[in-house]
Amino acid sequence: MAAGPLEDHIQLEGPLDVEATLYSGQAFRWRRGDQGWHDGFVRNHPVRIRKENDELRWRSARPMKPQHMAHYFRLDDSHDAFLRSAPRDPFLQTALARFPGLRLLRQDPWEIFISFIISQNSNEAKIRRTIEDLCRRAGPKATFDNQTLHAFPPPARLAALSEKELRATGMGYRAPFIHAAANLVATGTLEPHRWATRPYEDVFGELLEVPGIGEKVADCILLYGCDHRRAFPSDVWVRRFVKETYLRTRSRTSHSAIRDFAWRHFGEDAGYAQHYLFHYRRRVGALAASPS
DNA sequence: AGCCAGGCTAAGA
DNA sequence: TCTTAGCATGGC
Repeated sequence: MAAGPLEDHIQLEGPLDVEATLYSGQAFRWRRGDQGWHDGFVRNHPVRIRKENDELRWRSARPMKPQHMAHYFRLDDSHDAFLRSAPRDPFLQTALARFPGLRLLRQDPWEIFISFIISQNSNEAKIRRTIEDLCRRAGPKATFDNQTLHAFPPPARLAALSEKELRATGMGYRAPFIHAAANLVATGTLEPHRWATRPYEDVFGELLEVPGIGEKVADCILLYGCDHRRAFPSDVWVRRFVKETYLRTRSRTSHSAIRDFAWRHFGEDAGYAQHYLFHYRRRVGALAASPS
């Protein structure tokens, strides 16, 4: 019989909306459990978390340092700095007021790299199923609370799967993309752990060379996995919103034109703003300008 | 049942 | 350089 799970907590000082943060389309492995608990992985170790009053509390099989949890949830001043310095855009203000505790997570670049290649032209439910199946097939086992879970597979394990095995997860035509991408990392051609400290434009250009990665997915990887907060993923809705609201055009607009506008209008944290706009639209509906 | 999904690639203007 | 068909699969 294994020992009971370890438990620890952090005293929260800024707003944290766990529900919005974990289920806003930036992470795909969290699940809602009983009594307000959420089951998932941090630093690729199983963990169960819950907010209790103004504390973030968690249980894990292995010790999980508060500093690591704080890093994952961005419980440092970069979130508050964004709230303070966010541009006085009336639409962004609407989203900020509704979800003040929505945070950009700091996730593992390798996992985000693979996850967002899978995400193309798919939907969240399907993406989650595919990633879970991938972990079940190739991820290292981890025991937590008498359950056998599977962590996200490391590059070598994923690279060892054949395209046929990859297709069995339901990822369809993306299988050769994932196969090639995993090999690029497994052989050291790509180094995800360096992407956060390299210039945004350099990594963006490098990612575009990878089959299956275009501008939108590249920006998702940079924003959600590499802490490059100016990366501005424009899915069909964000794109339409920017075109109709700000650019006032119906003609086709290039991704780079959208990004250029976003940087001028939203500044260095454009990607942070994007995440609020995106989440608000999915949870609440069309954005209206805030009345002040 | 049929359209759509946090798009991308390749081919053809 | 810009536009468009085709793409695997499953959710809704």
